[in-house]
Amino acid sequence: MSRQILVVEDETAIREMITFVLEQNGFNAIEAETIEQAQAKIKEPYPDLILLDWMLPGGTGVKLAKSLKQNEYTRTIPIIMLTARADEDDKVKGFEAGIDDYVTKPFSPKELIARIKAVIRRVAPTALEETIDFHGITLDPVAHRVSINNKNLDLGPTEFRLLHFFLTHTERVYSREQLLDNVWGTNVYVEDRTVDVHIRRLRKAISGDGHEDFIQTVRGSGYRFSGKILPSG
Amino acid sequence: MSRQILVVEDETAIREMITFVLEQNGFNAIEAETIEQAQAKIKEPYPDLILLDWMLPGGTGVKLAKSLKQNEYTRTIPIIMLTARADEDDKVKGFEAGIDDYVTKPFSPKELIARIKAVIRRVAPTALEETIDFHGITLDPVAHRVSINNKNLDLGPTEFRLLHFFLTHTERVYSREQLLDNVWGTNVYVEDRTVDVHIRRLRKAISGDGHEDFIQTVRGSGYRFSGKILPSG
DNA sequence: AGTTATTGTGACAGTTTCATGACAACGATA
DNA sequence: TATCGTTGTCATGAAACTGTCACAATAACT
Repeated sequence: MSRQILVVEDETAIREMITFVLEQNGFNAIEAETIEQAQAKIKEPYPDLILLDWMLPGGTGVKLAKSLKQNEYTRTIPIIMLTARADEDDKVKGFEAGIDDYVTKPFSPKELIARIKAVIRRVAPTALEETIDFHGITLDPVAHRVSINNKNLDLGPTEFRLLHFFLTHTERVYSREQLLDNVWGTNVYVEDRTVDVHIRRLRKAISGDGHEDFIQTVRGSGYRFSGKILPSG
Repeated sequence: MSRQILVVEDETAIREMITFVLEQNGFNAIEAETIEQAQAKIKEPYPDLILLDWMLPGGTGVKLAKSLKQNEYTRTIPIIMLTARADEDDKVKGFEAGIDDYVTKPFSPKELIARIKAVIRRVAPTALEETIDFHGITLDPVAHRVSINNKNLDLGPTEFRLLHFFLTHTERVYSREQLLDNVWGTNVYVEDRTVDVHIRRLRKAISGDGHEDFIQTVRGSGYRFSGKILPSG
C-alpha cells in the first residue's frame, strides 16, 4: 500500500513537479495550496507525511506545523519543511515547531525522495521497506531475508539485490545494461554476460518447487520477472 | 529500445530534475552543461531528441539549434527549447532557428514528458510504451509480450518488431523496402524477399484461429496489416 | 490455355544468443 | 594462514534466429 503524502505548496509548477516525482516513486500525493486547504485535508485517513512549504499565502507554514504537532492525532505525522533558502532562522523556528526535516529549494528530486525515505524510515521503519510477497516469494528488505513457500532462501548480496529489483519491477523487460545500472549501480564496469550468470544463480535458488520460471528470458532483449504464465498458442 | 535525449542545461538542479524525470519515464538522458559539451555529444549514435536551454554560458541555445538544423546529419533531430519565460521574441527566434517545440520554465514534469512524447510521436510515429490492442491481438512493448485472444505468442525479435510496426501502422500498404527501413533499420543490406519470409513467419504465428489474414498481400506493392475483411470479388 | 511476373513455402547453413559449469580473484573470518 | 563464501569472467555446447535459395503456387495478362 502506497504512502499518502500531503504536499502543501502554493506555486503550481513546484507542486506539480513534487507530486509527479512522488508518484513516480510509488507515493500517493495529495495537494493543497493554502493552509486552509491543507487543514481540511488533514483528517482520517491521515497522510503519512506532510511536505510543507515555508512561505504560504495564509501565513507561514510553521504556523500549521505548530498546530499539527500540538494535536494529539496529528502530532505523529512527520513533516518536512520546504524553505526557499538555507536560512538558519527558518530552520530553528521550524524545528521548534516540531518539523522532522527540511529541504531547501531548489532541490533535486533525488534529494527530496532521499529525505522523505529517511524521515519515514526514522519515524516508521517498517513502513517504507515493506515486505514484498509475490506468488509465494517473500522478501523482507529490512531483515534482509527471502523465503519461498515459507522455506528460507540463502542468497548472496547480489542475488538479493537482483531479486529485490525484480520483485519491485515485475512484468517488464530489462536489458542487461539496465539491470547492471539498477542492481550493480551506474559507473560500474562489469561485463554484460555477468548478468546471465547471476540470473542463473537466482533462478537456481528460487526454482525449488511449485512455480516454474519467474525469470523469463526475452531473447535479444533481456529478462523479465513475471508471475503470469499465459497459455501458449 | 529506449530513446536517447540530450539535455543541454547549465543549472545543475534543473538538469538533474529533468534527467531524473526522463529516466523515470524510460528515456535515456545524456547531459551537457555548455554548448561545447553538447556539440561534442551530438555524434553517432545521434540522440533522438534534444532539450535545449535558451540561456547558456557560451551563448544562446538558439545558436546551437541553428547550426544543428543546418547540418545534413543533425537537422532531423527534434529540438525542444526551454525558455525562462513565455517570451514571444524567444519563441519566434526559436522557431526561426528550426526548433520543434518549446517549454517555458518553470514547467511541470508532466508537461515536459507530454511534449517530448508529442514531438517524438510527430517525428517517429511508432508508439512509445502503450499496450496496443487490435482485434484481439495485444502487444505490450514494455513487457515485450504478445498475445492473441489471451494466448501467449512466441515471437522472435524480428517478428516482434515487424508486428509492432504493423500494429502501429495499420490499414496501409508498405513496400518491402519501406518495411526494411522501418523494421530492420536504414543502411542495412538485406534482400527484398527476406521480408516475404518474415511475413510468412509472422502470419504463421498469428494465424491460430479466428481472424485469418491480418496481413494482406497487395500484389506489386507490398503488404498491409488490416482488421477489415473485404468481400472478395 | 499459355506465358510471365509475383508471391508462398520449406529447407538450410551461418550467425547470434543464451545456459551452464568451471575457475581464479577477492575479501571476510576463524 | 587457511577456509569459506561471493563474484566476475571465460569456454563450451545447445538452441534460437536470420537471410537466402530453390521451387511450388498463384495471379495477371495475352
